[in-house]
Amino acid sequence: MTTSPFAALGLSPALVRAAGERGYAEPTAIQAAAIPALLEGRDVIASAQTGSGKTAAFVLPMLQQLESAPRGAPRRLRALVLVPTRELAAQVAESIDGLAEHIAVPALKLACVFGGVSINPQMMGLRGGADVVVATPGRLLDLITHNALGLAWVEMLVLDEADRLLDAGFADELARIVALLPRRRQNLLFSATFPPAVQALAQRLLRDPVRIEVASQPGGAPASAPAVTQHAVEVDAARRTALLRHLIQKGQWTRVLVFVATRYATEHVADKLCRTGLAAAAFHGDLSQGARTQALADFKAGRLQVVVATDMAARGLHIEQLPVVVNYDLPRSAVDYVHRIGRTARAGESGLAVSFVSADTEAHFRLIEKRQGQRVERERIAGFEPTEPTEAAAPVADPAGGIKGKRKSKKDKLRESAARAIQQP
DNA sequence: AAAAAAT
Repeated sequence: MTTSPFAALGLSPALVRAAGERGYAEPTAIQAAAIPALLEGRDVIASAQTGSGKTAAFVLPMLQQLESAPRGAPRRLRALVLVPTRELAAQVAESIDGLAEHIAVPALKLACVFGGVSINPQMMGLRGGADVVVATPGRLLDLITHNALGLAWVEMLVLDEADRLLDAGFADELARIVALLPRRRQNLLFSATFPPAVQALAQRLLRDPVRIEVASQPGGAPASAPAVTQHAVEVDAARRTALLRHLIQKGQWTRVLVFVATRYATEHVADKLCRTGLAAAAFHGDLSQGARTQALADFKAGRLQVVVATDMAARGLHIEQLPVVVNYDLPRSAVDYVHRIGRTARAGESGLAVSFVSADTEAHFRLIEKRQGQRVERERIAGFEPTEPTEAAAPVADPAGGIKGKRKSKKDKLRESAARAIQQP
């Protein structure tokens, strides 16, 4: 009889069994690194590529900690998981539920709470306590105000998509929550990205943390084969919908997630696609929670072929068999880019990310490439060639013939930045 | 006109 590699990490039989039943044969790199440290009770700040199993990396040790409850102890909230979107809360809760299946603690109780739905059922659900709560920050505070739960017994705080939760939009709420937690606790910060500005903030939450970085090696090279194939297609902004329609048809994309910049644009683009006979829907934060849940369920079930979303869908969501992500509008930042394209190529699958680039967004895309430390070949699609010149088109027909390979010389970079400077008003 | 998150 061979020992399961999960057992070798120190996990209990109940958890090893649940992991096995969910098809986790080998721990991923992030799991192999994080699980032992977390079982030791250490604080952890961990970054690893999208789709590389971060959720299970914190859920498994968290459940093991909960499993160790003294017999007959009253039920108390011992683990708190915070996430930045409602859909992600539901998804993480589902994952915890699955992995907890064989835990002996009589009916380990899990509550998932988020806004946009009535608070009463959530308050009812919390009566008699819960061992784990997965929450979006606003509703959690609301429930605390209603005395539906308290944080005084929390042993473990998890920030999933930690860099997002630590940025300005959540700062107030997060500070209020942290103030209610016991000083002595274990802190777990997970994300695919930790921009330097956020690292400093994270430091204040952590105590002597173990830092785990699987996404890249010191040299900057990717630690694992990049599973997402990235493409950039040059197209006039006005022809993007027609091109998208064409690509969906030509590529026989059965399921495609399209990102745009605004809520309005999700409606507009989805509408246009619907009128050409595609099963498409908009997905953004201004929809009713019912419509949000429905759209995601329809997409997962194959009733929708295209979902046009804001960055609400950029982080964490796991959609099975999603072969393609399209950046119809480019993301604001390289961090957003990483999360968006990480909706495809998950759990060992491959995936395709297509970004539309036009004359006025070329410079911005180049910045994303630079921040990401990766170049993406520009392409054109027959019948959709741009009429307005893009800057990237220039090097191909460079009269000086100075550019041979993909890599740009220092001089070229300087010339580009000079060109950008000149264009500033 | 950036999105998200409490009501």
